[in-house]
Amino acid sequence: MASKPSVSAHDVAERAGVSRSAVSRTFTPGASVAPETRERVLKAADELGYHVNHLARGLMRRESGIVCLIVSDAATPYRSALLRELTIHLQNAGKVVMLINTDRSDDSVGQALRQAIRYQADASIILSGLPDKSITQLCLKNGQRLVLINRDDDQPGPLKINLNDEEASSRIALAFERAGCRHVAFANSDARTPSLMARERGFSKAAEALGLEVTVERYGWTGYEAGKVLAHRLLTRKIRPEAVFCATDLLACGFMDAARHEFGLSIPGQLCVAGFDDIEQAGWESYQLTTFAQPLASIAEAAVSWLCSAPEETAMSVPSVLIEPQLIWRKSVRGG
Amino acid sequence: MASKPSVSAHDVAERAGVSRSAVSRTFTPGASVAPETRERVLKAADELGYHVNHLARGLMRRESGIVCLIVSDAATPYRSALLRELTIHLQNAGKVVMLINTDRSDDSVGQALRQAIRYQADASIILSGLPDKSITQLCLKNGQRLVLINRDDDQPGPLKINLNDEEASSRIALAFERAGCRHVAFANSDARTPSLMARERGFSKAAEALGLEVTVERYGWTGYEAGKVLAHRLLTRKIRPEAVFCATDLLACGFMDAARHEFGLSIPGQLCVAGFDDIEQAGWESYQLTTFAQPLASIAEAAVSWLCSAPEETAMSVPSVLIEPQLIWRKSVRGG
DNA sequence: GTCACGCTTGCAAGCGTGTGCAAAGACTGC
DNA sequence: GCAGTCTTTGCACACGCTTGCAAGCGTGAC
Repeated sequence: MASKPSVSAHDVAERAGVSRSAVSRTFTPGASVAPETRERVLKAADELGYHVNHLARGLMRRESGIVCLIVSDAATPYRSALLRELTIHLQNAGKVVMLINTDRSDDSVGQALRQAIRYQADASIILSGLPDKSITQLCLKNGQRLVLINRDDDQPGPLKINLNDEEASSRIALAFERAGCRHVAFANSDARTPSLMARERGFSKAAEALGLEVTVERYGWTGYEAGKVLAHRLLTRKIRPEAVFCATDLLACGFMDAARHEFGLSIPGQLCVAGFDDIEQAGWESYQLTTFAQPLASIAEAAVSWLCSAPEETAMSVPSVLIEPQLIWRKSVRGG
Repeated sequence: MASKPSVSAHDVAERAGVSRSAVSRTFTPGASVAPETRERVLKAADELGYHVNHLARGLMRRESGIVCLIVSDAATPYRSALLRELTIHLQNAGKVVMLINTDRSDDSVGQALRQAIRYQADASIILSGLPDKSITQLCLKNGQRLVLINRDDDQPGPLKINLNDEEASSRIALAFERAGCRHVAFANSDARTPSLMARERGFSKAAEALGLEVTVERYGWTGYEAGKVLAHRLLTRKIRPEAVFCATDLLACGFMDAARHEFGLSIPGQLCVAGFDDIEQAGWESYQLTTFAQPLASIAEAAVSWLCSAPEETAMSVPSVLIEPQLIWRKSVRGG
């Protein structure tokens, strides 16, 4: 196959009998071009199979139309759902997404951002890792906009989208108390992500305020297997908790499976379980997990509309959005 | 923030006291540049925070380093796992991935490919939709390489990676027969994807050859809910099948949940169930599903190494790879 | 001393586009 | 018919980079 079949605006101009500028203007919304020439150009372009070269356009406009999505654990139910939502919203806004995975090394987020800069990305959305100050500034210094989701960074510049984890978690404590549970527990991973810690804090404080006995356990990576381990640790205690709030639905699924199949407990009869995220599996018949739904569409909406707004607007807007999770009552907690 | 903080090779050259070419060559592997100048350039580049502009580089080299991933149902466990694997492999190969979602309209794959062409993508990998001939050719005509995964297109040009669905499915028929089942069923979605149909075909043929009674049911979108509906349809028949092969793990999860919680059946005691894909949930305690694992790493490996090989090599190579799924025995089928 | 050779380096010509500027043309109102 | 206004168009430069070409330089062999 020929490696240089590329037809440029010059070719189209020649065929349509106009100047190259006319071609350029035809494909530039809002440019001044006569309807007749426009049509001639479009016809010639179609016949030749012409496509505007966005690399060159990006070079001129100093705006590539590229938005980087920097993500780890992309195959996880919650992350993949958020990823999908963001991708669709960005596409609808005429942006194109560049996906960067940061599962591997420690500096992988830095590497990713450097890559983003090389491609002149207009913006980056970070769903992973703890971007430290230097990295964030590297990004801003190169003229990118930055969105941090559930990252709780306190520097000015990036848009910060956060869930009201703490308040939501306190509502679960109340629900446990109403279900008649005295000994409750929080099952967390050992990732110590800001949002995970906020959930732990919110739940513990509220439970203690209600006079409940609360124990906290942390273990491993935020996934199904860790949930099973946490179940072993918590359910073999002298005083077994009657209700457990898992920091994540994935943890909750592992926890429930271990509780049922290895400890023979009935849920919610002998044990109440709640989770966070409302991943698809939370609604499956085997779990029917009471949990908090993250309004993914709202999150994506907020991120994209900020990215696409005019510079002067974003300079004025409050660079922080707080989103309320929605409690989904199913059958893993008594009452409701 | 300044929107034009971009430092170009010219600036670096000036600071290092060399020509622009020297800077360019410093960042071009294999170019002729004296160690001493190289070092001076690197120092200056670091001080100024210089990054090569890949848009401009792509413009000159006629090779952008961009690979498009065109995908639908990206939030599905199987798809997101494959997506992750591909992304990581591509990154390791020095490529950058552009993600395009095609959940929406009918022509969305066409739109996606057009977008890919505009950004001069070196290649596209299609995990979704039925790309018809015109679209495929559009892609090749513009000098892109194309990889089709589980798409079974028969034109020359693209690399086709397929699973040996038919042969694998026949092994499940045998397993059911050995488990002592006489009436078996195949639960499929109504998507009629080539690979889904191949599984149906392989299973049916093999089951009939073994003298089993086989019924096929198809319904809806390939997801959990469809699995539940399929269970209702198949388990309310006069002669209830003793074993069901679901075209997909997601279908199988829905099927198992309905079979257990709505029909009170024990698995594998009263009903054998098998699936395909080996999604993470298949290994969860609640399912323990016997299924076929897709060697995702091998798939990604094959795709990426073909994409990165020299043109003359790919012209000679057989543009088709057949991959053997691996049977994972768990507890949803008797025997094993 | 000379010549050939190899390694570096600067020059300049592109790559495909957007856009300011000025000129040309069309049209209106008088 | 003419001045004034508005629309359309082409020219030419800029964007940041790569790379062929030829010149410069140092080295070693004869």
